[in-house]
Amino acid sequence: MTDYSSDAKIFKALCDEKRLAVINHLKSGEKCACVLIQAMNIGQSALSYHMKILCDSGIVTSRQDGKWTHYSLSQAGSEYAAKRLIELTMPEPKNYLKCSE
Amino acid sequence: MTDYSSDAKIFKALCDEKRLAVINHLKSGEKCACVLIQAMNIGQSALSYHMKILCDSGIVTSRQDGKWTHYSLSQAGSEYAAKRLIELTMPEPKNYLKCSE
DNA sequence: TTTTCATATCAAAATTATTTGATTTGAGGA
DNA sequence: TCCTCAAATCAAATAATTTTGATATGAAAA
Repeated sequence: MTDYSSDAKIFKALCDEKRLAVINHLKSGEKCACVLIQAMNIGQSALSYHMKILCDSGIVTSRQDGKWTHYSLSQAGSEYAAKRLIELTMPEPKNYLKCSE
Repeated sequence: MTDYSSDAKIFKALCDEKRLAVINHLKSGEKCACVLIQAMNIGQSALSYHMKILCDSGIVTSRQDGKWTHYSLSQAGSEYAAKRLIELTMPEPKNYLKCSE
């Protein structure tokens, strides 16, 4: 029926502890991949893998600066994620035309 | 450092398309497991597995009625999920004591 | 242009999640 | 009590995700 793949992708970004730790690092501002690798004590390739998932979800954006990649939180992306979470879980209004009784 | 396991658990509930479809069914009100099995065209055991994940996240609650289990959306659970999403992704206020300049 | 460095990509291995079918549990009815 | 039924649990099979190490890409420096 309904296709939830793009919603699932958003929450997939948030369902992994390492990715939540990355997001936490980005709260204080843009960070280079090399900084995250050290701060998180993670392999270069593994970080790249997680950053791709975060970027694909829209919650994180990347900026290229020469050889460096800088990542930062996307305000718009997180707001959209929160909006979808609410929409997906909000109960439908019942009996909004309950006239009798 | 920080433990994100309980936050990850919340978003894990939302990162699977089948679980999002279950949530969508619950928007119109409480549903029995047997109804969900038919509506979703899923095995009994698989549904039980997904419902456990949804209940553990706090987004769904279950109510026992004789042999039947009824599931419904937890308003409090979804609100908590949305609150955590916002808290986790909200940038830290920068320079809140920027006196000079 | 050759070298160096940061990151992305790839393929294989390791880990984790999901499905499936069988069995168990526990509540109610006969 | 015995039987039936709904749902949970278990174990095995399958599928998806994540990690690891090697290699490729592409930008800047020498």
